[in-house]
Amino acid sequence: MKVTKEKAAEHRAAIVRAASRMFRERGFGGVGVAEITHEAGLTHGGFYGHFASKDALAAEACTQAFAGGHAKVMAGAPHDDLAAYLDHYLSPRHRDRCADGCPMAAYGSDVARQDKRVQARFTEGTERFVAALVERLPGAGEGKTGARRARAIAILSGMVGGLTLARATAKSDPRLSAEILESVRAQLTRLAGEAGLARPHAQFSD
Amino acid sequence: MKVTKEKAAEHRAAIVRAASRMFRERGFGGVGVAEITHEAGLTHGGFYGHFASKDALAAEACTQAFAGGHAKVMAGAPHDDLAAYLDHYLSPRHRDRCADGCPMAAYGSDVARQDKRVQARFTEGTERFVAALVERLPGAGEGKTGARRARAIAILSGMVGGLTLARATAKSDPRLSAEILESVRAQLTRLAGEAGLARPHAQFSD
DNA sequence: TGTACATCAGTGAACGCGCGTTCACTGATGTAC
DNA sequence: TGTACATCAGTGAACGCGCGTTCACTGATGTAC
Repeated sequence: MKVTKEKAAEHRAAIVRAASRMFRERGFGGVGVAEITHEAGLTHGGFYGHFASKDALAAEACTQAFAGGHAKVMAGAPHDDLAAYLDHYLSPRHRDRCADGCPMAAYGSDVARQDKRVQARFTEGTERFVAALVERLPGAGEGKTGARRARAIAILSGMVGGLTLARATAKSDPRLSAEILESVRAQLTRLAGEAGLARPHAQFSD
Repeated sequence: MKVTKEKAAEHRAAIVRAASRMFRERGFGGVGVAEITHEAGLTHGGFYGHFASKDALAAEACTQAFAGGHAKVMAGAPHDDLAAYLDHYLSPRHRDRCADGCPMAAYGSDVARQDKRVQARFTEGTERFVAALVERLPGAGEGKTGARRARAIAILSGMVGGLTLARATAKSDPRLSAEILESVRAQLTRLAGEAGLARPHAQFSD
């Protein structure tokens, strides 16, 4: 049965949204087209009217995961503070709720084995995330953008690696998992604040 | 055709070795039992005489990956220096040769979705790696083991996250990928040396 | 040490299932008159 | 505005393929005598 253009667009968006969550929760190979469309309230037959392939959907789902989840948190009102953002990122809650969490931690190690379009969208999201982090780092507006960017990248890597390892070890050794979250959170908070310490009053200099 | 006990044991070991490499290169879902046994010079039919399931092999392959690759590098003669080890870990060479590289970066984000035995072996390997890193950190032998361990965990997370992101972005944006390697390498080297800086002459205190 | 036989590692065909993709069909939409 | 019809979003069955696992069989091993 045919359906309104608007309805069809909503259906498409619902598929992307479901895929974005399910791929993060179970990996690209862990969910099928049928289950995704079912989750979106449709049947699998119409899928190829919306997307050329499962890979094409994966690429869009990847963009959606970056956009929906993270840019939002980065720009969110209560997370003005980078330290507060790190607290959220490296929390047991984020670790245990993979589906609407960071795509870099959710399937970072699998991206290199995916379709080129997925890699492209992932790379785009990563670059934007780095740029957003740079803006949040103390000392923004000063010179030495390169040094700040290097630190942003290191912080991002610590976040992604820490959350990934915390998830991988959570079931077998919950205490180690918690220790990873807490250790990385503490060290990165220190590293994030360092610019301010190294250049005190930087925020008043512009 | 039956085969010597020794030959059979070699075959088993060859399967584990092949699996260890191939799972790192293509992920747990990316290689089949038939291809693994073929790589080991056998056919797939005899596989279940050696292993209860593909998951059981994956668990052994995981241990093998930690043991073969990393404990070796950590204890290797030319890598006495932690900084030199970081140079190797975060190098284009390690990024591009996934098959005999770090299992944490190879399939870290996928482990939480694997069989419990895989998670257990992975967790074990991670814990050992952290312990090895702690020993390499300046200031070993002093008090404050907790603080050194926290920094070791943060360094490990940065290594794993950095290598993972460098791999994920390598095809789409080689320059970003190289920048990630270099930035993380520089920051972690600094973080690794900091103990000595924060507690100068610490190495002479015991 | 030599011989006969039970064991069992490895082979390759086959099974069953899941999954990506295709297709004939349905019936509501939206357009031409 | 109303009506007839072409369009096309969505359905559900079916196809084809790959993969984990099983199984009857082979023939070398290694043991009992």
